[in-house]
Amino acid sequence: MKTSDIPNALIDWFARSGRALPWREDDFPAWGTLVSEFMLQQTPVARVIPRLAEWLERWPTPADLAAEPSGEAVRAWANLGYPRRALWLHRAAVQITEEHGGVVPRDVPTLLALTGVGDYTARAVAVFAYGDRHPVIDTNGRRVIARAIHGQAEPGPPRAAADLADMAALLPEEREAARDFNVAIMELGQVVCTARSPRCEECPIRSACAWVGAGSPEYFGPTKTVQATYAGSDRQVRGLILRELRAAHLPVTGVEISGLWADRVQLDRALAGLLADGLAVESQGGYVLP
DNA sequence: AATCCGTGGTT
DNA sequence: TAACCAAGGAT
Repeated sequence: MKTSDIPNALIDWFARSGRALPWREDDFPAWGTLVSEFMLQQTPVARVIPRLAEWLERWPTPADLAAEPSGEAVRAWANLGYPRRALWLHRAAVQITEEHGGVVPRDVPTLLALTGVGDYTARAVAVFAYGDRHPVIDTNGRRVIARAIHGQAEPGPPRAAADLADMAALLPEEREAARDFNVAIMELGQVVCTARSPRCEECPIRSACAWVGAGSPEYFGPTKTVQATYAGSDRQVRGLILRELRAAHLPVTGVEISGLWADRVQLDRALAGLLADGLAVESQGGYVLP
């Protein structure tokens, strides 16, 4: 197999063994695609599936969500993590309702103007919801390209323009094939060409893989910045506070919050951060979701 | 441009 | 078990 055979080989493989995920169903609404992409930003597929179903049942359209306080979005976000995304999704729903007649935009630049929508999400919606032809590149696709094309074990830090150009160079001309390839390369990166212990024996493009061809050399190059230890971090403290606000339907008092964490300085910093981010607001001598 | 932002499963 | 990792985005 040659490099130029990779797109079709992945499309065929996906048709055979791609998983049936909710957002891959026929006639899945564009709003559902947008919500799923927000939820999938740094949160694994398995944890998103149940929350997405609840969300779309409660808020079937952007206008339904926009009509509620943003705190309800934060509450429904539950334990998906990075709750700012819930706030941003609510804001995007308001923008869609007020500026786009309640219809999820189709153009990439218009999508990019929505709060919380970046380069990946904008293209994902244009391609997966509307079937347009654009390269979509995420962490999975970057890893597949790093290995199969560049012969490197890891992709290194993201470089937006170069990553997009790599994907564009592989993208089939025809719309439907382009969409299918975009989905397939992400799926391969997620279930076969994984970050740790890739399953090369099962890989449909193994015979074209530059990395395998080079003997699967170790990665040497710029490394990603390591994620700070979670235990004891501000993130953990913010999470503890927000968990209380989500569970409560009355204001949470300062006394109740002070019982959540021993380090008063860190606790105050975390609470101030939540207030600054708009994830918490003062009300009646306590704190509530916005 | 480097850092910050949650949470829980996997190795 | 500690470290790694996850369909990123904003500042």
